[in-house]
Amino acid sequence: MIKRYAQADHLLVAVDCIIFGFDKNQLKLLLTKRALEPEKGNWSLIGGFVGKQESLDDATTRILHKLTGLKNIYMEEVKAFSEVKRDPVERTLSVAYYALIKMKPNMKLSAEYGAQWVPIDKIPPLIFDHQQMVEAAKKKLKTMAKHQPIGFELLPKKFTIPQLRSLYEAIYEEELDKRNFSRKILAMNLLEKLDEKDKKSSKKGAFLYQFDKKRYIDLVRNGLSFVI
Amino acid sequence: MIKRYAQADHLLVAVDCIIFGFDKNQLKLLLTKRALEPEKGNWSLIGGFVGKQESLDDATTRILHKLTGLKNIYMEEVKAFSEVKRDPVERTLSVAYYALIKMKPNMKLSAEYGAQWVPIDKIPPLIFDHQQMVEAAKKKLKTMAKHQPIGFELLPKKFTIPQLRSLYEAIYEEELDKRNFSRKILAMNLLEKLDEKDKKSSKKGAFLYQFDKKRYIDLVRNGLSFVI
DNA sequence: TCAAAAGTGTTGACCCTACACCCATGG
DNA sequence: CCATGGGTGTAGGGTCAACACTTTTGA
Repeated sequence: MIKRYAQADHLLVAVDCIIFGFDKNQLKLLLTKRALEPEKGNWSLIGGFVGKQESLDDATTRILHKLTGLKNIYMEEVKAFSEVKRDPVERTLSVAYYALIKMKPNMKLSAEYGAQWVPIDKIPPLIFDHQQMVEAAKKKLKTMAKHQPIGFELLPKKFTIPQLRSLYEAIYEEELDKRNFSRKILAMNLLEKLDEKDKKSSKKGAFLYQFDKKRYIDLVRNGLSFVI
Repeated sequence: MIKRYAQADHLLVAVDCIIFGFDKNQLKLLLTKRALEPEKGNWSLIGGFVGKQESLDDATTRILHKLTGLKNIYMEEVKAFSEVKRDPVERTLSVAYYALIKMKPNMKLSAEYGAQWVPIDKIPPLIFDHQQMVEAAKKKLKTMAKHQPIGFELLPKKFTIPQLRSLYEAIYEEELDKRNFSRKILAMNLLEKLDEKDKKSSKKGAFLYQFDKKRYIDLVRNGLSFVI
């Protein structure tokens, strides 16, 4: 049995993270300023190299944890970016991952990266092919959000229907009729209505709900297809 | 400006191709028998390593061309497979690509690979994680076929509606009502009806059609959303 | 009392599904 | 002349989009 594949090239492999958050009815991305030349000081996605003993998921989990201190962040591969000259320093293949974060006001980000949340409609020019990565991630987020209940990953555990609708409006970049939206989402029977109200955004207050993951898994087993 | 990223690991990177064909109303995959230990002689996808001066698309194109002699094969990334121990010989990251081929009776495959077409419902056990790759590719093919006019990549230029329907039945693994199917596909105005009939599969003969790509691009511009 | 957001129903249009019979022709 | 696959229309149900007014309450 052979011990190695002879004469094949070895490449640097990286992951770059498109980290979405939702705050003040806005979708945001977590960006950083590049620490080294070339393009030092320019805006960049947060990423890192994949080690010999890590899978891509491992590497992404490590990077996200180091940055945010959080575990169990929802994340998924977007696609690989492999143009030979995409990184001028050295030939690097990078796999883009998107991640969804429940933003909290008291959230502390590792100072090391100097990361900042930037509204999605105000993304500055980014280094290398990171713009394309963001575009691909936005597209993927749209289709995923439509067919899988991932929106909840961007909201606190307890949220209101208007909050959820506003999130979907931000993701889809279009307005949604509030009556149709709440009818549709409630008809799926995935939300548990709580007795509390959230009065932060109106005087009347809006009822809080919780996503019921168990019920979701059950319903999928019985052939529910989530579409919103 | 730095010239290299120091101290980061370099990995072997490969692509593996899930090559779909359609023949005799069956979806098929092009498989090969592995030429080296371990798992020598076992069924495998066709793949190869990515060179320092190639993108993933380049490498896939090269491999597909070497195997089939064809250019402009429709192909698309499925996802990356990166488990550390997925290849027992050496740590290798592999990106799965699916490809769609218009099978022709006189088609000559490079002898080097000893490749064979295998009906999709009779896929033998495959090496490494190639089974997972096939599953992922089948899933991707289903969603792509539903939303993009890629079915035509598996048929000859001229085809009949019953052929097309049978292809979609194979992809979806379910039967489709022939009246509803032809109404739906014809209503999209993407097919050009020819004056010829194909009499291979019936005495009456079925009219041949051609996919009109220009019209498709036009209609998409005007907001058509292909769904079948 | 007013401003601001939450909540709630109905209707018409369209789309999708289900379903059965005749046609053309090679053998 | 008959067996085989090709081709075609309709009706009913369900789903989706459009639409406006009332409620609550903090300021």
